[in-house]
Amino acid sequence: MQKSTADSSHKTKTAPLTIKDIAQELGVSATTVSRVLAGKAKEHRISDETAKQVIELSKRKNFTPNAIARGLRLLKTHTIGLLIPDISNPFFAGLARNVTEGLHRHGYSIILCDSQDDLAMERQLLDLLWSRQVDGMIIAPVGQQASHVADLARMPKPVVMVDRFFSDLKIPYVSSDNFLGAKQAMECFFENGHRKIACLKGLSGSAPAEERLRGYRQALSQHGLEVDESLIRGDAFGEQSGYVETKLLLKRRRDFTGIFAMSNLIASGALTALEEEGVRVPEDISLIAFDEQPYLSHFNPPLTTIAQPVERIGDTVVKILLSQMKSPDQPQTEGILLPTSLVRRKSVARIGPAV
Amino acid sequence: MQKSTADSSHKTKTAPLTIKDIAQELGVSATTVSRVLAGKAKEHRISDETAKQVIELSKRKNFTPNAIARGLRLLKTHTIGLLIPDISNPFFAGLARNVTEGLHRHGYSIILCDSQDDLAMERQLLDLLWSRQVDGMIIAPVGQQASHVADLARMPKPVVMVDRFFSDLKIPYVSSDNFLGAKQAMECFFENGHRKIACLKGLSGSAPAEERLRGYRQALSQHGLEVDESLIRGDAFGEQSGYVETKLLLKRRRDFTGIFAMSNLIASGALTALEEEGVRVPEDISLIAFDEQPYLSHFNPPLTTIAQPVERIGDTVVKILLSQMKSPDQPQTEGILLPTSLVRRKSVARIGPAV
DNA sequence: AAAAATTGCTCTATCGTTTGTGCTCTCAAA
DNA sequence: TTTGAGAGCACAAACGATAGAGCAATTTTT
Repeated sequence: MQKSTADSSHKTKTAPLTIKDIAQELGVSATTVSRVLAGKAKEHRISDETAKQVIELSKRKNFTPNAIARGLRLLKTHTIGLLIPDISNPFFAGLARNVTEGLHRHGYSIILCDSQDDLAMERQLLDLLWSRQVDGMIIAPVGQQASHVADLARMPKPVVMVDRFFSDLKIPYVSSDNFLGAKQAMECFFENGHRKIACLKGLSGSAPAEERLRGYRQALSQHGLEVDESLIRGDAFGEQSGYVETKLLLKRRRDFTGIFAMSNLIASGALTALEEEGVRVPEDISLIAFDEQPYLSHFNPPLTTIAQPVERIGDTVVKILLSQMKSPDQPQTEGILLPTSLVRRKSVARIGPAV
Repeated sequence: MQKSTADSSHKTKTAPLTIKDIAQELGVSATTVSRVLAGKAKEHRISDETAKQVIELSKRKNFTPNAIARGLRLLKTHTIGLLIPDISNPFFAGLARNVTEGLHRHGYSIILCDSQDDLAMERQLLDLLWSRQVDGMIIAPVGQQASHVADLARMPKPVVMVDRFFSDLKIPYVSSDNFLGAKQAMECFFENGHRKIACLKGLSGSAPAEERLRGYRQALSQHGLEVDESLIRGDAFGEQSGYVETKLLLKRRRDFTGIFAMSNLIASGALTALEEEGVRVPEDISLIAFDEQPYLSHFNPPLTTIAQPVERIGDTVVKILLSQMKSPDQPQTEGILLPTSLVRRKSVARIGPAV
C-alpha cells in the first residue's frame, strides 16, 4: 500500500478537503481562504494576488467549503423542506420540479419528504425537517388535522402551505381556486344539458375537497337544481376510491348523466369501473376530472379536465417563501388562490338544451 | 412586547432549543443529555432517574438535537443525494417515491436534485451534493458524458447509478434489462406478423437507449430481417421528440407497420402525430412503448407496453447503497439488471402469420 | 522625521453535538 | 481507618467555517 499520492487507477478514496488544507498549502490563514471563496476579498483587503491563488487552487482541487460546517456557524443551511403527500402523483411531481428548480436558482436545495398521505408520518417528517435546520418549509399537509401544522406558525422559520391548506392558521398558502374550478366543471355539464351529476370526492376535510364540493353544491343551487346527497361519494384522491365508489354508485342507480371526479386518479379509477360495467363515456355518462395532464388527450375518450396552474402555483410559493426569508417580519400574505381553467375535450356529451 | 413565555395567540417565534437549554433546566451537563437522547444512558451509567427526566423534558419541549451540529461532529449527515434527470417523468417520480421511503425507514433523508437532463446542471448539482456532505448518492446521470461521473468513483462516499448508467465505471448500478425489454417488444411485433418496425430512440449515448437499440437490432437479425437504419429515429426521451420524429417519418414513408417507442412520453408524442396524420392505431400502425403506467389502459387504444420493475429497482438501489455505507470496503456489486415484462393490451394488431 | 492612514493579513471565539478522560462521591472490604 | 471499586456525572476538545477585533508592515501626510 502506497503512502498517499492519489492513485487514480483504483478506487482510491480521497480524504475530504477542508479550508485549512487549502490555507496551509498556500501559507495563508483559513480566514483568508474563507473570505476569498465567499467573494469578500475586496471587502477585507485581500490582495488580488492572494485571492487569485486561493481561487485557482480551490478550483484545481475541486474544493467547495463544507456546507454543514457553514450551516452550523451561520445558523442558516440554505435548505428548504418540501413535504408532500405523494411524489408519484403527477400534480405533486410537477410541483416538486417547479419548486426545486426555482429554489435552486436562488441557492437553495430541497429535502424531499413524502408523507404518503399519512398523518403520523407527516408529524414525524416535520420534526425531522426542523432537526435538520431547514431555513423554511413548503408543505402540502395531509390536510385533515391541523394541530401539528399549527405549531409551525410558532417556528422561527417561514412556512408556506400549498394545495392542501388550512385557511384559519396564520400561515400563508397558495392553491388553485378549487371552488371556481368545480363551478367551471359544473357549468360545462349544464351547458350540455346535464342536471344529475355525481361527485367523486377527495379526502374529506382537506381544503381542496371541501372547496370543490362547495363549488359543486353552489353551482347546482344557482341553477335551481337540488343537491342529491347520495350522489356525493368517496373520501380519497386515489384511483382505488374512484373505482370502488363508481362501482357502488352504478349498482345502485343509473339515473345520473355526469360524473365530476375530484382528481385525475379518481377519474382513472372511475373509467375502469365504467368500462367493466359496460357504460360508455360520454354516450351514457359524461366525465370531467380535476388535474390536467397532456396525456389525457389520448384517453378514450379524451378527457375534459379542470387544469390547475401548477407552474404559477410553484412560482408563487417560491416567491412568498423567499420574500419571507429575506424579511421575516414583514406582514404575511394570508393566502393566494390561482384560477383554474377548463380544458374541453370529448368526455362530455350534449344531451339536451343548456340548463 | 412581553418578555418571553410563549404567547401562542400571535406568531411568537420561539428561539431554537439546544441541548444546553435542556441540560441547564435540569441542572445536568450537555454531555448527559446527549448521551441519554442517543440511547446510551446505560452504557454511560446515567441513572434511570436522570434519564427519565431528560427524555421527558425533551419530549415536552419537543426538542430534537440539531442534526447539522451532529453532522459536523460525526462527519455523517444521514443524508443521501438523489440526482435524477426529471422528477416530473412518472418513471423517476415512482423511483423517487420508492427510494425516499426505503431510505427514510433506515433513518436517511434525501436531498432531491433535478438536472433537467442538462449536463452542466448535473455537474453543478454533484458539487453541491458533496458540499452538503451527503453520506452517499443515488444518481441517474444524463448519461451521455461520463467524465464527471467517473470522478465520483474516487469519492470517499458510496454512489449508485440507476437507470442511466456507465458500465465501464467502477460504480455499481441498477437498471432494467433494457436489452431484454426491447427484444420482448420486438417479439410481440413478430408474433403478430410485423416485419418493418420503426424505432423511436431515446437520448443517444445513454445506456437505456443504446441497450434498447441493441435489443431492437438483434431481434430483427435473429428473425432474418434486415435492419433499416432509416427507420431508427430520434434522440430524446421526451414527448417532443416522439411527436416530431413520427411526423417526419410519416412524411417520408408509410411502409412500416409498427413503432417501438423507447418511452411512454415518446409514445404519447407519437400518438399525437399519428392522430394528426389520420393514421389509426393499431389498424394502420401498431405501437409498443417502454414504461408502464396504469392509466395507459385508458388510452385509445390501450397501450401495449414494456414494464420496468420500478419498485424492485428502487429497493435494490437502496439495499446496495445501505450495504456500501455499512461496510465501505467490501467488494462492490458491479451492476444489476432486472427483467422487464410485456404488458399486452390493444395497440398491436395481427397483420399476418408470425415471423 | 514623526504621525497617521492604509494595506494585508492573522487570531480567537463561536455555532451545537459528541467523545475520551477524569473527577467526586458512596459504600464495602481489609 | 485506609483502600478499592463502582456509580454518576462534568470538562474540554474536537468537527469545519466565519465574523470581529487586532496587529505588523508599508505608504502617505504634515
